[in-house]
Amino acid sequence: MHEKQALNAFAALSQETRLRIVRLLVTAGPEGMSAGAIGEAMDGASSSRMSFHLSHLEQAGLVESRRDGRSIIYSAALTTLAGLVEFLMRDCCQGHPEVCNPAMAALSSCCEPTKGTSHV
Amino acid sequence: MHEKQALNAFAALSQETRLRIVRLLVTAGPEGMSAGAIGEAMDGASSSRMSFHLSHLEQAGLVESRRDGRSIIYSAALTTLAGLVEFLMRDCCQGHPEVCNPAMAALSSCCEPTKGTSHV
DNA sequence: TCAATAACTCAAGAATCATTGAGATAACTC
DNA sequence: GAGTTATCTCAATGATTCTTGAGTTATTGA
Repeated sequence: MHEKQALNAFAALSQETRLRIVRLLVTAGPEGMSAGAIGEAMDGASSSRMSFHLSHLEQAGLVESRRDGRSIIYSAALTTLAGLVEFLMRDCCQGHPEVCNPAMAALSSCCEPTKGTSHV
Repeated sequence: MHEKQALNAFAALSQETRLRIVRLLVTAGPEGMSAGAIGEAMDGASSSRMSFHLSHLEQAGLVESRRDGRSIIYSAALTTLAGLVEFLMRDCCQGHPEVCNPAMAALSSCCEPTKGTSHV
């Protein structure tokens, strides 16, 4: 993750509709959701508006898309999300884990990190 | 962490100078740095520009400030940063940790989360 | 108290971004 | 092929944001 990628990702996440889309797709899991289904979940946003935001998110690497018949299916790019966090928190404790342990423990609320499985 | 706070935080992080400030303060640790020292690290940015960005970051809850003589010392608000990540990744695996373990493991690169120490 | 230092506030101009609506492209069904 | 559905593209408009420069407030030391 480079600074420019991180800036793009944060800019993408700083817009209400886009942040909601990402969170929706994070909970939707690897199967993802079609653009139309996402649009309906966003108070019935117009298709051009959805397209604008989805392409913005894809450009930022936060979501991935694949075509399925007439629909385009979007899913969250978890490795980018993780890379973003790693970029932000890099060197957060400088060898003094007690400084950021409380913060890091909060991240365990969803998953139990497993050592040795990451190649990010 | 509520949606509006998260949007403010991401907006704050989506600007080059502000992102650099946050990362600088994350590595600086709890002691923090004076506004002037931060400004010098930002290619000698003008004081009004620093003030604009620092107050933006403080508004977003990403940094904290305290006065020390003539200087104002800023430090990173790690609990807000952690809350932001937690907000973004909430329900990321829906009971299937294998989905997001690779992502979460990346976050362990700095610190080893310790169970039972968090009150976030 | 006066001068110097550190940082903040304010207003104006330039740049960037989101929404809308009309139209285009791609894929499926009959 | 014709019609329908799903999504994308483009241009215009209105809103928001960043930078600059001048001026202000707070703190320290002589």
